[in-house]
Amino acid sequence: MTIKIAIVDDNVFLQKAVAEKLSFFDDLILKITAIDGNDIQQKLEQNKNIDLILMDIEMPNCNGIEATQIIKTKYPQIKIIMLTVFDNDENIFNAIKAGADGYLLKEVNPKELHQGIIETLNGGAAMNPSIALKTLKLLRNPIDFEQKNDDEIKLTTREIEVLEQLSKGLNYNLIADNLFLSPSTVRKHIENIYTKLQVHNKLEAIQKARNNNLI
Amino acid sequence: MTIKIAIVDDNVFLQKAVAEKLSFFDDLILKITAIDGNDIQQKLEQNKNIDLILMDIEMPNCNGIEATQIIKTKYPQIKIIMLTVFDNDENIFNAIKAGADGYLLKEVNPKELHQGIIETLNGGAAMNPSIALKTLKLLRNPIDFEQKNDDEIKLTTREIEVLEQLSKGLNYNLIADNLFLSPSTVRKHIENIYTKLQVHNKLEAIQKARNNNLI
DNA sequence: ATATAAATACGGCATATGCCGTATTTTTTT
DNA sequence: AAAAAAATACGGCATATGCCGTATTTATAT
Repeated sequence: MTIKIAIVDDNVFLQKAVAEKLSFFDDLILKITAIDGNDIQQKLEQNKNIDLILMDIEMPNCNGIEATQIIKTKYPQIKIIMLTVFDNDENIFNAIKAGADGYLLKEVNPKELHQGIIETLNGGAAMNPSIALKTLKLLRNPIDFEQKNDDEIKLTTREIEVLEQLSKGLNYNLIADNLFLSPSTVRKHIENIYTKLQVHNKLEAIQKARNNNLI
Repeated sequence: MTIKIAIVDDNVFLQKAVAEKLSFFDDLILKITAIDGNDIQQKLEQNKNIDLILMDIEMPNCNGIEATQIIKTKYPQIKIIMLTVFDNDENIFNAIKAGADGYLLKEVNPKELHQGIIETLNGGAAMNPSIALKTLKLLRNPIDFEQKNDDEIKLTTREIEVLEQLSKGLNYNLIADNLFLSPSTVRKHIENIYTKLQVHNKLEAIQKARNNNLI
């Protein structure tokens, strides 16, 4: 089965250079080209039937890190390899944190690129298969490295207590029981929490709360 | 308001020694004494209205680490301070991992113990308030340190794909959409996942999967 | 080749969840 | 003392979730 690829790069020449590298292999088919993060998102909404994205980092409007973050949340099944000229630590860390499945330099030769794509789709990572993947997993959750609270979200003490219980997988009734509250009250607290965090279900609330060190 | 305390220790003499330390302070009231992990669990089922547990580690039947793990999942609002004679790394790490809110040595004097209890209930940690709490939070999620898979849980490739999507907070329909499946199929996969992991909702599934490095 | 496992898919049912509005009491701030 | 914020609580409604049974088609092993 052929592998459906997308390329995201603001430089059309480099875009073509990458496309040419792909053209050597007939198990790869270039389905989408986009010039920035917004562009690829729009095109994915038209056609999400993509296996893997080769993503540049430095781009106007919506850069590769932001785009990766968003796409990985919305379409977790799509693999993303960062393809960039720079390999500075900050970019790598941020890319990994955003959920990238690999990180290659633009100077990569066609064969290595092909290899990296295959490996990634087989559940490895582009750069050193199994071991590299472990690194990603370790670095993913971790110990937020100096991320700042965007908008200073404030939850009340009670709300945090409720959220903590929620994060253990307890349902509304058990939480009410534990905190000696009526289930109605628990539900109202959770409703307020969702509004404050701008989320719409348990999981998102917990994730956002963790990211902001609220729990 | 008085603080409701439980003591868990298999040595009745040490139990009484701790109780005496508490007796100096009339904002503390000893509500429960138990001689091991099972005992305290039973007694909590009778009366969960407890603010904080002072927990020994070395105990027959169900030790303090196991008990902490279970109690912290079932009653996240109850604070637990480990009170033990040993302070070896393994115990400390395991206790933290199990969810302990603090760690004190039995030789602690009454005033320090009281202080530690108050600090813990105010959202700090018994041993060095704010900084110590951060340490706990950092060490909690982390990079599983050499934990073994208990029973070798096996999920199929498809099941893992579904679980990954689930862990992003997507609902059944979105997952079906992303994987080009019928919602019915997604639901069936999730049903099977729950059975294999022996859990009963999204959150538990994700947590268990993470603990076993399945996702 | 032929059992076994995996992937696909439907229907039904009870409960949980997410969202809306409203309202009272308590606590905290100004 | 007055105003604002937090905590408590109910009812209703649409949808999502969890659980059950069943069934067919594809892969994967033995």
